[in-house]
Amino acid sequence: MLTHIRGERHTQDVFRALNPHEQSLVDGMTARQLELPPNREIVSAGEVGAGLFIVSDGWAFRYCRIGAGCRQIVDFMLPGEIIGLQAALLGVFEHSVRSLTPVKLMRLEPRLVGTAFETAPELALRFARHLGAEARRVESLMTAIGCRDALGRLAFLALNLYRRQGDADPSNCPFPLRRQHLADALGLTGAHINRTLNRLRRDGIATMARGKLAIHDLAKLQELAGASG
Amino acid sequence: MLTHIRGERHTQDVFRALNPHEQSLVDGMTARQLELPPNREIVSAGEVGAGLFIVSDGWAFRYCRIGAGCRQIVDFMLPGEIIGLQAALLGVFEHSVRSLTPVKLMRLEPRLVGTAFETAPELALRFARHLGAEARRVESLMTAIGCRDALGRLAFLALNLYRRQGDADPSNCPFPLRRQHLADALGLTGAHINRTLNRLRRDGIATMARGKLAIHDLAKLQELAGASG
DNA sequence: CGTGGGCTTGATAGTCCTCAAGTCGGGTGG
DNA sequence: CCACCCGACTTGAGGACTATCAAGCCCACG
Repeated sequence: MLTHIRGERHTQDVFRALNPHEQSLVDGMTARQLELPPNREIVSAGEVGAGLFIVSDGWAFRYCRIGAGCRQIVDFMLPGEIIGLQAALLGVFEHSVRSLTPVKLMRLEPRLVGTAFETAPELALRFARHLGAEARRVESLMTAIGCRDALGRLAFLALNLYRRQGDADPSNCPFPLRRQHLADALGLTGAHINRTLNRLRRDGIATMARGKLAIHDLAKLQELAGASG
Repeated sequence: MLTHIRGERHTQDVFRALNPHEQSLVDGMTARQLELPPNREIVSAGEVGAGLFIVSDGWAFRYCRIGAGCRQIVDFMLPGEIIGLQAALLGVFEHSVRSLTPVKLMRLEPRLVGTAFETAPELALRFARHLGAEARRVESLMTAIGCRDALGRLAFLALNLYRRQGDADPSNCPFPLRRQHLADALGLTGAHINRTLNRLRRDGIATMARGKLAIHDLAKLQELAGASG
């Protein structure tokens, strides 16, 4: 049953207000719930038909490796968002997914996606929109990495993750990323992230520490992040 | 009629081998063909319901601006690929699209996408897969930018654009990017692109000049680009 | 209390950018 | 046909930004 996670605070819940047929389809394809501690691999690049999940609580992130040393975090997944949509459509995972905080996941059968396209067009459309929204986020992060310096990139990411939480308190917003996550998401090193965070704090713009983001000067943060964010 | 562009060399043609209903749907939503010279804006960021195109000949690219100075090229579009799928699903263009070479485009009515989800599930699925493949390309480019130095990024892009052309001659492969396109796609400056190209050529790995890519040492190029490619 | 991982900081080096001048090539007008 | 012109490309010198490496710190945990 996926029913009981509906109604929670999910910005763009794909499974909200389904019609009866869609609902029974989803319920029939829901395998089970699972919980994971932080920093656990949920799916690994290269897996085939591995899984389709919806994040019901906690944060995850997906990333790509290139060669050995370095990983690029491509996107973060917040509650209500889907893991494995791309792979359900294309067959293989090209990226890995890992829990950032403790997470609760609902596992769905990957063929739900194909079935939705056959018999539940509304639901299929939601999947497609979800995929599009995800792609859009990646592109905007990529633009930040390609165009801005460390300060701008950090401002961009902070602002985006703040906004994605809808109802969060700007002065005490959940922000469970560690230095290394910031570094891997922004194409920088942990050491430089640290220096740049100091600057953001010293200039009275924002503070990221101990799992919380505090925005002290939203206007300035937006300016640093670029008009885009 | 879209029929006459089927059968050309299109790696992943979304409109190949449609069933009669899908075919009539597509034909009914095909507005007209248009041709553009290089470096013309096809759609601009911010447009709503602007357009859906299929590239029938030539190359285009899409890019995001952030603030004023800098643009990030996010992906290239080759013949057979679709422009505006994301926007058709989400309503607004977040990116701009511009012709790289002279292009021929077929303009389609954007509501073809929504209609496909309602009445032509096979076609809708193809759209979704196309979107997924596009997202995957963006993510791999982003990983290259975030993880590799200038030499690795150039190798990565050269290799990818070579592979996307399927039947191209490795020693004389179409490659219509100018220095500035490479720079904007890879998060570097034109000057540095130039120095790095010199190094690639001097080391006998590859040459990009006058619209052509020549790969002299494929193994080394792959190694530079990372195992990912 | 010891241990380990993440965080912090400094010194140093390398990559890449900026700016500016010069070259080349293709298109235009005389 | 030639001179001119403009944009793209090229190259160099200097400087900004970021990486690398290493050491010390702090806190959570066993």
